[in-house]
Amino acid sequence: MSTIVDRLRNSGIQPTPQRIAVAEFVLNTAAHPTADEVWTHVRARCPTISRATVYNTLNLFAEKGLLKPQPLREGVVVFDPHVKPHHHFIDEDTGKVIDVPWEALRVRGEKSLEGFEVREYQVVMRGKRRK
Amino acid sequence: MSTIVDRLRNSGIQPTPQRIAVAEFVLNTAAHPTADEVWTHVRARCPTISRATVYNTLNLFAEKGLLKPQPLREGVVVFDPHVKPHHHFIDEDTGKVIDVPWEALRVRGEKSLEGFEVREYQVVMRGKRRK
DNA sequence: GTTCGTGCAAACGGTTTGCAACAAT
DNA sequence: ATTGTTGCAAACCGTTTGCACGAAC
Repeated sequence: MSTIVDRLRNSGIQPTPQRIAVAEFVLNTAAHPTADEVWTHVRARCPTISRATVYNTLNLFAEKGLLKPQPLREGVVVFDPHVKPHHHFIDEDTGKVIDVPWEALRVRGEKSLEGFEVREYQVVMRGKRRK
Repeated sequence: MSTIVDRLRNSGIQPTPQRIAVAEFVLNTAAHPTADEVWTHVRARCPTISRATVYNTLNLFAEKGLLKPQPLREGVVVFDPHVKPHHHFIDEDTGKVIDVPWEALRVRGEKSLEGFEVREYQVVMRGKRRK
């Protein structure tokens, strides 16, 4: 089992207290938080951390491949620690973004698109959660 | 053949000169422009139009179903006059958004997702255009 | 004359940047 | 000493809003 500190070191990131605090939250959530939501959560444990540090840290994590920024909602970027291919469902009532496993859907035809070299793709669904 | 003015009237929109100018550009382009790109283009024909009017007009068109705002790029909304279901390809070099016909891809499994009522979906692809 | 649309400028929310202080090597 | 990291404030960019003027019914 690799600790958060190990994961940062393995990605070439110096594990400062601020970065560890951000990582502990954002790498272990499925909530697809925005940068400001990360800031709010992390301040509970690390009250002196600034917005700038949170933004810089999230961008650093994204550069190093620990996070994938997803432009799924209008006007904000959400951060997803689930970096392997998968799909997304967006709840129209709450705006919540929910992961859908890669194997849950099958897409055909993307390899035979003339003129396009598809490097990655995902299905983005919108609708309502059934209770 | 329905003119732009007819299309606006049919959607319950008063066809002012500014709205016609915006409509002539944005309803006839496949370029997926941002609001500011629309403003730049429209000012060539209608130099006194303000940013606010362009933003208000685009939002009005979207409300009336003439345009669909798409959160496909980070930090901006792009407007798509192609309102029927289709997919999108995003060129990683240029950032350009390109429509992919609905029939070009086949998706299976979205109806049998437990707990999700999928109202709409699209495949979002990223990669490079082949020359 | 009331309603609706426009233009301007200010405000706003999310994000980035410049910089000085600080920590680690 | 050098390099990297933080916090603060200011700047920035895309977008919305308040308001007064003007046009249309």
